[in-house]
Amino acid sequence: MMRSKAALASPSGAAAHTPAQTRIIEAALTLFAEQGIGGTSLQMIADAIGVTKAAVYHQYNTKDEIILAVAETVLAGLEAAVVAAEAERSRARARELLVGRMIDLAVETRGMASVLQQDPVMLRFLQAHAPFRRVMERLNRVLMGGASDPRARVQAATVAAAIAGAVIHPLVLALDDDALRAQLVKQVRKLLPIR
Amino acid sequence: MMRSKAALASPSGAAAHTPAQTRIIEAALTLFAEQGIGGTSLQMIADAIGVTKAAVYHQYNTKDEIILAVAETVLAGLEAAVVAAEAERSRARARELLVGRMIDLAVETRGMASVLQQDPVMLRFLQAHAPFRRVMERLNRVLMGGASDPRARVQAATVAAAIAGAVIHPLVLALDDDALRAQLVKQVRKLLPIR
DNA sequence: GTCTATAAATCGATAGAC
DNA sequence: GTCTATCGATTTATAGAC
Repeated sequence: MMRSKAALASPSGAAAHTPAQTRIIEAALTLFAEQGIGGTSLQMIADAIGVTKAAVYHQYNTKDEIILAVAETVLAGLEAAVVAAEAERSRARARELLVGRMIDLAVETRGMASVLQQDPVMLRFLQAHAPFRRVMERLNRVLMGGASDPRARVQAATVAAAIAGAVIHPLVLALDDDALRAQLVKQVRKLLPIR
Repeated sequence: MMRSKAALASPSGAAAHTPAQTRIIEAALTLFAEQGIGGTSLQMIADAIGVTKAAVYHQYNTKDEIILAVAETVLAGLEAAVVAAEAERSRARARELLVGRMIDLAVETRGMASVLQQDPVMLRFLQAHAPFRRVMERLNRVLMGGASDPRARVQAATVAAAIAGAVIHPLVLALDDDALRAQLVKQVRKLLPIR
């Protein structure tokens, strides 16, 4: 039997979306990546979908709710990766699995990861909302592999930044997804402890 | 004899600044890092300095001119590093010197590097203005060390992204500059070919 | 160099018809 | 679910006094 839509909601609180809501979230995420969150207006989102602002407001009452819905969507993929990683037997295997999934997600939707990790508006959002903060904390814990000293902190920060930032770098714009993923795996592997 | 102010202008076109212009640029850079370029208004910049919008407009006729001046300021430091690197005898030494300077600049003004490399508005600005684009191209050429294949591209992108992104990562927020710089040097060194 | 005052456009957001 | 129409606040930008 298929599970109900509600049962698919992620632990971090992602709600089920109507088709109209899905269109808004996808358009918003694209615009956030291209223009920044602060540089994206509701009019731009409405125009991208081909409706009026009022139609957008019927789905989400404020711009913050749209940012929230986008954050939930993007974090849902990451959270699934964290959950899978935490189920691994060793910390090394957990980190390896997580980093691999992070690379996949970043390459699949270039710009998505950078919105989540680097847009200043989103960074404040993640700090302000406890469920999001907890997901990021769990992700960071896996990345740091049990340690929390400066070395582990900078290593985890470097890995996360390298993945999110490399996929939007002008130098890799022309690379196809497979080539980018393959090279990115090699580079990021250098940052992780040798096994 | 001291050189005239004009002679200090960088090859990329950075102009001399009056004290009023310097205040605007510094306030703008801070706000760009905190709020994103798209999320920063001229009113915010004026408020941060303690003057009115009209006073800001007397120095720069449009918001784009302010962005331009900020880009020039930030790029001036990077360009000096590129020039110094290009004067080195070997490509390996050039890259080593450049990466070291990039880390220093990123740590000294955390968030500055991310504005330059990751804010979508700034990225479009760098592509649109040839002098800026040329500086970034020279920087990328040194980073890639003579090659331009996918491996070299992703490696350079990863190094640049790791530096710019790591310094604003929540995990390193509490680290002092010296600890951050020391660890960052170690991590980024892993990404470069072994000598 | 800075101010007050203002114009014109756009912003986030709401009311009410269909 | 989408529309037209509108509100008040804020935005970029200018004019003119000091």
